[in-house]
Amino acid sequence: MSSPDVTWGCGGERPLRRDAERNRRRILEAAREVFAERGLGVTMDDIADHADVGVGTVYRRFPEKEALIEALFEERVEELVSLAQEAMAEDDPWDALVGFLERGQALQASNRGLKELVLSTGYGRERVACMRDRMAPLVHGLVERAQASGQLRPDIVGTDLPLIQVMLGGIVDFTRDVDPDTWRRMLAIIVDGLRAREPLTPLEAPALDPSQVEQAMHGWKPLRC
Amino acid sequence: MSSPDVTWGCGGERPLRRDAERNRRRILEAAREVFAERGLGVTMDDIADHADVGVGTVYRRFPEKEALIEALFEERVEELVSLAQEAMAEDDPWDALVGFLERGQALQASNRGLKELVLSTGYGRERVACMRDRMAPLVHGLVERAQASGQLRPDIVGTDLPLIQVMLGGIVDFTRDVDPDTWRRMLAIIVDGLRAREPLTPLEAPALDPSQVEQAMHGWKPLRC
DNA sequence: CGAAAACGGAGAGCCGAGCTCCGGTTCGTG
DNA sequence: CACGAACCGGAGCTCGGCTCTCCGTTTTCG
Repeated sequence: MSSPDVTWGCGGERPLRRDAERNRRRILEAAREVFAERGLGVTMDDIADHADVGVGTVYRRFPEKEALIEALFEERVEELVSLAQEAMAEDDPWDALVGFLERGQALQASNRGLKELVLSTGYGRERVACMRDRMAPLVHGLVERAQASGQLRPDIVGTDLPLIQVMLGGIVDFTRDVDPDTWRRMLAIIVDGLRAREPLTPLEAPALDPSQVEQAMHGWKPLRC
Repeated sequence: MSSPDVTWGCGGERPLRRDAERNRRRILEAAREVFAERGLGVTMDDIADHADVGVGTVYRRFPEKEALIEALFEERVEELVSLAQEAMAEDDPWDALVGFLERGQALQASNRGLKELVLSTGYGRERVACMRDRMAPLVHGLVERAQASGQLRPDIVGTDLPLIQVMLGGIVDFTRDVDPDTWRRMLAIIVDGLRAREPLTPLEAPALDPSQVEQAMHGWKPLRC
């Protein structure tokens, strides 16, 4: 909106001095790593240290964290959307759904920052909200197709999928430094619970509607943020 | 160990003055409510305000939060153990298991502080650790019985239950001020996923052993704590 | 009534995170 | 190579939030 050649160094106004440009790259790289490992809650000092650079340098280049985060996660967030698109392209509706759950979670498990960005609200809100709007119909489609083919239990609804992500996200956090793959175990259980077959334990509680999910994300602080 | 008649006012050394005793009760009551509603992260000021009492008074009675928490949650934590015991007494092994999951989660859903106490480590560690030691064999028994009766899938293990609690706990947090019953929906899915029936999605990741669960709880900070 | 006990809550001390500022360093141009 | 501009570094200031103390005031009770 008003930022200089700060976010896209490639074709900017006047090129940065060599050392400045070097540091800019370092910071971006460090931020990528640190966000992925430790989540969005890391301090600017953390990033600076990791980049072997002074805090001042970080602030000079990225006056606020928001910009840094947004620049970094754009691509990752897109990845999530295209995951859903690819899933819709899959032949078998059940495999599509399960594959989407599995790959989506794997993505989030590999990047703590991404997980926090997607599940919470408060950082890239604009971009993430818009991403969710694009996801919703795809997810809805995945669910409907799998139900039409008789493989997914009929009482499931699109908004249940984010909830499943939240559950698995919790497991990922919980078991992170003990066994980072335990979420797959839980996913397998959940997947079997999603199959259409008797007897079905009735889902006593009503499904959430999209606005409720939205609202839940607002009030939500996964760890620190 | 060295505390005065602070935690058990009933039969203590010399009785508190009337106003002091009244305030002590108020504080305990307020703490109970506030912990249940907002979790263990609340400040002493929060408690004092809620009790209509000055902070000083709270500190005079309960020099550290730990004591306050421990005094309050003793009973609640016992409740969890007896839940498992009652479950073991149930006739049908499957109903026992499912009922235990359901009631255990309901207890934690109704009391945010309890949930944090049980799932994390850092507050009543002594008491909670000992509680877990008592739970472990019971839970193990519940699992084995349900498997022996052919109702529970055979690849489940005792340590999977705490993980299920973690997942549901995440949902409880997430949906707290949107629809506090959504966790039941997810539980139903999970329960169906636990049934022994073909096809079973294989649990690719290995189960955690108890020490890993313990370790996971250590590194774990649900919200703030 | 008066001493002892208890109260209240302002504020001191602390901590962690965000951010600034300026003496020193590096660049690159004349 | 020399010099000004651009940039760096990181000590330290600010700020908000929390824990805990201290003492003038109030309450209890013999």
